[in-house]
Amino acid sequence: MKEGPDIAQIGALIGDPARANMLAALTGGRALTATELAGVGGITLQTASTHLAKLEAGGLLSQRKQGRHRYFTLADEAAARLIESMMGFAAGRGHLRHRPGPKEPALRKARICYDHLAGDYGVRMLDSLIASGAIEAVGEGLALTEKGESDLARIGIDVGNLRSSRRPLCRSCLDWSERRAHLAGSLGKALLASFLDKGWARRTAESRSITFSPEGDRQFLRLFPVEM
Amino acid sequence: MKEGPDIAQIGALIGDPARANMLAALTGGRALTATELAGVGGITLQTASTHLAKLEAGGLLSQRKQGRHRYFTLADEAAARLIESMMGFAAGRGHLRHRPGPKEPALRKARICYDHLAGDYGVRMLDSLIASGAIEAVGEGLALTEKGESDLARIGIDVGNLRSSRRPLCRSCLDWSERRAHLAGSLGKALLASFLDKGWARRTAESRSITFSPEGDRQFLRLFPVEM
DNA sequence: TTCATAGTTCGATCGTAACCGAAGCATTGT
DNA sequence: ACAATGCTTCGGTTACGATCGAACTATGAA
Repeated sequence: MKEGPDIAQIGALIGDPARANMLAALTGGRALTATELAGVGGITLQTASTHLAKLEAGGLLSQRKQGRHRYFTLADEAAARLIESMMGFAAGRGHLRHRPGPKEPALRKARICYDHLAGDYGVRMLDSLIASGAIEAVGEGLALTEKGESDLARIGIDVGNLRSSRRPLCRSCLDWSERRAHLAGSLGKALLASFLDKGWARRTAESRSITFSPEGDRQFLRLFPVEM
Repeated sequence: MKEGPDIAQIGALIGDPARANMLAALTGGRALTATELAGVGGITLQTASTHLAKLEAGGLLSQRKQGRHRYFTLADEAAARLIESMMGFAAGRGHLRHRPGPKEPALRKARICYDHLAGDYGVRMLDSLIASGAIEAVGEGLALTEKGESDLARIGIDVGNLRSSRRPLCRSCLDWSERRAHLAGSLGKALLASFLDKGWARRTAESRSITFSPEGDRQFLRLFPVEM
């Protein structure tokens, strides 16, 4: 009965609390150094180093050295989606790490999921794009319409440019806090990037959460209204 | 930095080889007793019992007792999809449990994935359904067309009946051996059930693989041709 | 009743892996 | 050249959990 892929290996990799914390932190999208990751894992640098080596060998992480720092990121989008899907499953079963803390609400409102917007705002954005006919939804699949392409051009997003990448334009990603889909893919990435670029929102220092400025908040809600 | 769901818990659950083997076996869809699962896990009954209790507490398994037996199955489709997605990731990284064995080819050709057809035949079936216009694909999403509904009625599948269930009709599921999508959802389940019912194929005793009879093989290939 | 099969619980053993201190490289800055 | 920072490797300790034997409960059969 030893058929098929070895899920125990990656399960064990994710199964250690220190490693899981590091992976969760990296879902925030920014590259972190070994020392920073040791911090989020609650362990010393030595221990973190061996953990990171294992995660890299297992194909979950990739590193690039820059000067005397070593920056770690999730290996690719597939790794990010695996972690996110595990979060979704865990959240659905009530496996939370503690009772909701002070930072929790901010995290539920808007956060980074690898490289796109998640949380209440992420779900709202996708809902609004579908309601306005910019994106067409079939089952779990998403496709940008012609109307969507021109709508997006108007707010400064060049879709033609995004198409050239091998990565899918639209992808739906299950949000673990909202339990509904939000927009991933290169378009999801581009939208978040534009919000940050416009100064509507910024990433918080040591967390996955995203904070909107009062002005940015207003613009965002105007751009992506909820239908009644 | 202790935000969000606890992925370490379920990671650790899947991370033990014995438990992972049991879960993989249960992906075959049929309910197995504790003794059988002890067998696939390569452990004694006592050990298996504690493992199964943990898996159930973690929300991955559910059991129903029947006489003096205790039948275990994956808790629900979400659990099945989590396992499958981990298999997909593991296979993509080359984390195999051994060099391809004798049973491997049969498994790659046709196997059960929770309750629907997977492997080469599963992928072929979906490809053919899309090519014939029975199913429309948008991104990762799948939708049955009117033509598809009448096509299916002709081979004895009542789609209206399936729609009444809360479960989605069409779902795409990533195949770990083919690395492409096959058809899941209640329609995927119904199709496999009809093949088994017609005697075209049958499940093998102790494995996830499915064997087609010569006649069933011919019928299947006629029904789901590959376009050139 | 008695026996057999299926499964759980307890207790003890044992192995592995997480962990950290200390020492060793590598890179940058002065 | 020297010091400081970032990270890795080595060695030894420790703790947790997987494992099984043995005893116990439950269901079914003779």
